[in-house]
Parts: sequence; C-alpha cells; structure tokens
Amino acid sequence: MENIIPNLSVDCVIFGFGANKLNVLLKERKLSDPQTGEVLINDFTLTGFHVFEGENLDTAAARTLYNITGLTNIFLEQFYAFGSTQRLASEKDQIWLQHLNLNVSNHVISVGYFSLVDSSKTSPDTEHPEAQWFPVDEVPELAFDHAEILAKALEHLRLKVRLEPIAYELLPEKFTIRELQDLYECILGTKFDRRNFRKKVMQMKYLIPLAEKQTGVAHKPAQKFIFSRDVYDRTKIEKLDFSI
Amino acid sequence: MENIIPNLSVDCVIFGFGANKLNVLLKERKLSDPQTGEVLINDFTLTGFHVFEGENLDTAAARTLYNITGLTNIFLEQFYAFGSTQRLASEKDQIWLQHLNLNVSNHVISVGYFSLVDSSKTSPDTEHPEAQWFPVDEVPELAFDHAEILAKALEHLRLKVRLEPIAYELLPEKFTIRELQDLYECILGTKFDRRNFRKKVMQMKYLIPLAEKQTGVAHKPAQKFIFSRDVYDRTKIEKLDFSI
DNA sequence: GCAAAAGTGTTGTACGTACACCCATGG
DNA sequence: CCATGGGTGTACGTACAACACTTTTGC
Repeated sequence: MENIIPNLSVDCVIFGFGANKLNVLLKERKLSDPQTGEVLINDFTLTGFHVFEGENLDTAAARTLYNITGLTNIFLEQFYAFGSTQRLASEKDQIWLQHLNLNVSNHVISVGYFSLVDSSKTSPDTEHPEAQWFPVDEVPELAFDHAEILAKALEHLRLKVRLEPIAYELLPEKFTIRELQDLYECILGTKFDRRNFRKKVMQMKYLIPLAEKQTGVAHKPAQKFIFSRDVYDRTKIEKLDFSI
Repeated sequence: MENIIPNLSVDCVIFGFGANKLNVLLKERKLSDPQTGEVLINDFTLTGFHVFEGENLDTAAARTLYNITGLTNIFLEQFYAFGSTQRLASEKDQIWLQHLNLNVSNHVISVGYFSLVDSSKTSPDTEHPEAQWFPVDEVPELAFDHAEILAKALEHLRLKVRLEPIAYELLPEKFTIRELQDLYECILGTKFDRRNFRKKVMQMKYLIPLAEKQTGVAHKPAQKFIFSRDVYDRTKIEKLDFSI
C-alpha cells in the first residue's frame, strides 16, 4: 500500500443514463456508535480517494473510477478543484474522518473529475453493493461539499455536451435516435421537436446508420446507429460564432 | 509570515489587452552561479505562489494577483488543476527550487486561475519591474509547465468569451465598438465584418451608448460605450441551442 | 385491427453574411 | 482638401421552429 498525500484527493462524479434519467453513482456512508448502536452518520458520498505519493492526478482519478466500477478506458475529465478550508468542517465529516483513522489533513483539496459511463456495462449493485445509482434530481443527503461538487459537475456536463459529442459515452454502442434525443433532453432539461432533432443529428456524418433494427418492441422498430469518433475527428471544424 | 502548504500552489495567468494584442503578464526568473557568474537560469514564469495553511484557493489566487499588480476586485476564475508528477522535474526547475530554499514538495499541485485586467489600470513596469507584458503569441521560454498552463488558460478564455460577456474586463470602462471588435478578433483569432459586428453587439442591451466621443483622432470620432453588468444580469437568458 | 412509436417534408421566420458609400474630424 | 476611420442598409442564403400523416411492428 502506497502512502497517500494527506491534503490532496480526487472525487469522481460518475454519470450514467438509465430509465430515461441521468444518474449519478453514490456510495453509502454509514457509521453507528459502537457502544450504543446509535446511528451517527447515514448519508452518501461521491466516489473519491486520496492521491498517492508519486501519482498523477489523472491516474488517481482513473484508479478511483476503476475501484468502484471495474471499468477502464472510460471518459474521464477534470472539471474543477475544490479548496475551501471549510469543506470538511461539518461535525459529521469530522467524526467520519476520525473514524477512518487515515493520515488526513483537515484542509484537503479535492480535484473533481466527471466520468460518463454506459450504465448497462457496469453493475455496481453486484460487485460494489455500497454504490448505487441515483437520478441527479433525486440525490439523497451528501457528505462533505459533495453537493457543490455534483452541481458543478452537472453544469460542466451541460456545457460540454453542447460543444462536443460526448453524450455517446453515456449510451450503449448501438443506439436509436430516440434514445439520443431522450438523453439530450434529460441532460439539458429541454424538449426538442422529434422531426427537427432527427433532421439535425442526421446531418452529422459521424453518426453511422446500421442495418440493424430494434427487436421485441410493439411498434415500428427503430434503426440503430453508432457514433464514429474517427469520422468526428476528421470532419470537425472549429466553430467561431460567438453568442454573447 | 504564515506557513506555506508545501505541495499546493496557485498560478495566475494574467491577461491584458494593449497595442491591439492580447498580452500575458510574466515574471523574469534569473539565477547566476555565485562563484563563476555563469547564467544558470534566465526565463519567465507565470505569477504563482504557494497556498498558505488555512487559506482558501480563491483567496490565495487573489493574493497572488494583488502582490504582482496591486489590484483587487479583478476578474479571477479557476480553470484547471495541474498535477503531473513531472511538472517540476526539469533540471533548471530543480536548481531554482533549491535556490529558493522554501519548504517545497517535489510534487506540487498547482491550481490555475486566469485573470482579466484592464492593462491601462496597472503598470507593473514601475512597481514590479520584474514583471512584463508579453503578447500571447510571442511568449519567451517559460519555466515549469507554465507553457501548458498558459495554453490551457487561453483555450479557456476563448471558450468563456463566447459564452459570457467577460471581454469587457479587458477594456477600459469606456470603449468604442472598434476596440471591442479588435479585442474579440484578437482573442478568437478571426476577423469580423465591421457592419455585421456592430449590428450584432448593438442588439445587446447591456451595451450602453454614452454621449461622449473619442477626442484627438484625425477622423470621425467614435461613440463610447460602457458595459452594464446590471442590465446583463437582468436580461440574460439561458441559451439551449447545442451546436454539435 | 389496434396501440404505440418510427419515419418523413414544407413553410415561415430569424439570423448571419456579404458588400459600398457618405460623414466627421485633424492636420 | 485630403487622409483616416466612423457610421449606415439591403439582399441573399442558411438554419431553426412549427406542424400532421403514414408505416411497421407486437399483441
């Protein structure tokens, strides 16, 4: 076991898409008094961990993501560093940190990363029963400053999703236009006209139609598409129109 | 003097606009061998400093900015945290750190902030002769990973300037449409049609025309404008059009 | 044959783009 | 009076928004 850096951690905000909701993966944090059995803490945290000595920030984030999901090569991007001196100051958080008994500073800077996973690929329920998906608009009480971190991650996601084709990271490899639209509506909190949305995304050359169709649905089956990062990288152009 | 946190610093990328160029404020870093007089180091750094114990990141950034410019209440925004284990590893950087003789870790995480100042308000040349403005496309050799930090700051500035009216932070309080256009062209590296640019920005209600005009110019004097953050805050609407 | 979502086209409007001439001032 | 940049309007094309009906499947 390597030594942790006492005042530096990463927190991963892991987003998934399922049941027509944008979800975030949270870990339960539970502590009872050993004598009385009284519940001292019962809330949730993002999936974070301290950085090891000699470890890059990005590596630490990838490690944290792997430890909770078992996934590698996943979309993972730093979005903000949280460095308030008060971020671990609440009574519950202090009790928790003493309980962990790690060599932890009381002014920990945490670097926030957000990650997009196809939640059909990961099943934390089985391998990591302490981790659960929550719809981002129905998160329970969060530890530390994790509500703030989540809010900033969401803001960042909403920005990025309008600028780069990262939404595909949240979908299975093969998906329908409808699924894509649901996802965008869900992230951005809007509704789009079905015809106009289809017209718009069908212009994107990096959206490759497959011969394959939906099966087992009680209506006309939808065509499936894949996203081609290769085509995207070749065809993307810098947009310069500014919208102020 | 408070104690510094050995492994945590902030770096401010201070942008200014002058002589129709986007400039960045850099500090000279010079070291000669005390015996031989041989020049060991002669390059430039961003304006950074370690965070003090018990100090918020934002406070540390504002303090660093104040120390070099004497300015407070300046646009200052965090954009990225740099945490590579190799970022101080070059020979020159190691010599420099030993020379400073500070209690510094060899894995320092630096949180990058970018700042926008009206460079007509600050004259580092007089108060801080070691700091100089450099056009962002003509920066000299930079210490540490500061070239990377600057590149990321520029990228961030180019993004933000298209999303929020922050360009005004770089201009004097009263400015002409031409100056605004020059600034946008400079930041984004484009040219705009003068009539169309004017048409576009004149729609913005937060751009308040003054009775005042340019003086002392050998042509028709331009009208001056001010930016009203108040009007902006009242009239801004969330844009939801996504451009993928 | 019915329910349920897929798929498709047109029209009006708003906005971006391209472009040329007169105006006010200092020297 | 001349040089210099300020200030203005129009025509065109593109892109977005609004809107209704037919098609394919499972049951």
